Amino acid sequence: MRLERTPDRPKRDREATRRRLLEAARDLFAEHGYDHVPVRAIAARAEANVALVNRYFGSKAALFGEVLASESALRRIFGGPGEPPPRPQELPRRLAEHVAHQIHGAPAIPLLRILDRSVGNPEIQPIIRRHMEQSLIEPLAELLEGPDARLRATAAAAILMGSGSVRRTLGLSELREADPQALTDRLTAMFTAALAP
Amino acid sequence: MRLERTPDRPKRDREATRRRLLEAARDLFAEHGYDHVPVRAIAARAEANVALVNRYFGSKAALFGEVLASESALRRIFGGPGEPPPRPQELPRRLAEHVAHQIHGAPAIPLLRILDRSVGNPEIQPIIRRHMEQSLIEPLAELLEGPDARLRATAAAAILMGSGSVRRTLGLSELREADPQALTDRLTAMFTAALAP
DNA sequence: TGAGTATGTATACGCACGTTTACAAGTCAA
DNA sequence: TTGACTTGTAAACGTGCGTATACATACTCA
Repeated sequence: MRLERTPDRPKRDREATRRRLLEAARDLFAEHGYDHVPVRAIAARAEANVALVNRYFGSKAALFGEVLASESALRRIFGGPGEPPPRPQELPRRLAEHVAHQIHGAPAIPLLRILDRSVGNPEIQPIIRRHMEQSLIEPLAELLEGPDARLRATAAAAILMGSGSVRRTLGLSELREADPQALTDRLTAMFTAALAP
Repeated sequence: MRLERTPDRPKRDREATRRRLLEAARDLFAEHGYDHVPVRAIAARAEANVALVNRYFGSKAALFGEVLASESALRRIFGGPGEPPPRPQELPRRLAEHVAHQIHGAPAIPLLRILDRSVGNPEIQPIIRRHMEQSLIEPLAELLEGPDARLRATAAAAILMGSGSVRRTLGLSELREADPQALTDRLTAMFTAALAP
């Protein structure tokens, strides 16, 4: 992450520094979870000074909130706003493929990784709760037809979160040996059960 | 937790103190997760001195390992060793009822709570991994018939873990309003999909 | 009973953390 | 160019933590 010095990019650039801090925080939170990322590590990765975290964001918890606010989980699963929204019957397979691909090495959605790695901390629980609802449950529920849309979306979210935890702890050895197609099929069935009207 | 003074119970009792520390640690870890339980809180709850944690267990992480070793998740779901093991087709409903009951206020299995609250910490990840396999995946896989027993058990474990996280963060407001029977049915379908041969 | 051991206590060490403060250096308008 | 403002830096503060040490008290048994 080199910082080129150009006439258009002054040596001191509040917005650029803010953005570097935000991206560094996002990456580190996704990798280690809120509790296990010191603000000094964020600053070091962003090549910025520690004090700027508090100056620009107020606190570590507030920075965490801004990171979540800048991420939307479903947009990354289902493509940008240009694409048409997937039909409800496509949802289970799309979600299953995302989980299966993660297990086999595809990069994960930062928001989901951040969430399933940081749920333990009571201090940021309200922040996590709000963004889980706004970025995961509600958009997913809007894609569903029929009653109990939020409940069904929540059930699917439980599978997403649990898959993250299991993948990280039991991890690669166990799940990667499984036949990828069989794994995707099983996950599809699980999401189908979670999302069914 | 009063300590009665009897001739048989000397005022100083290594085993009793050890047991009190273990139980206090189990309860606090289940409530707050490994990271957010200071050893001083464990000692206070056990009415013991902080130094005894390290004297009797070596370290906080080792104490955590002993807590996990003293808990078996499935035994608590499926009764003691006296009862006959449940048939495979009963498993989804039994697991679903456990999750649903937790949501509606029933006391949770400490091991599951400890796990889904502590998965974020890399220091104790090998400990968590070992006990998740030994106390959850393997016993569950042994109850299953057909191929891929461990993979199917792992899929069910993902639902269990994810339900814990979702219940704690999104929590009570959302899920408790749901019809208990409908919730149990949906969870049963999800576990069925996870465990199906 | 009294020495030796087991158990419990009080306290401090050393460190990492989030945050704050005081200051330096760059930027830009007048 | 100068002076006010913005951005960045260095260093410290205060706190809480896991752990270690030195000591006190209770127990055991020759």
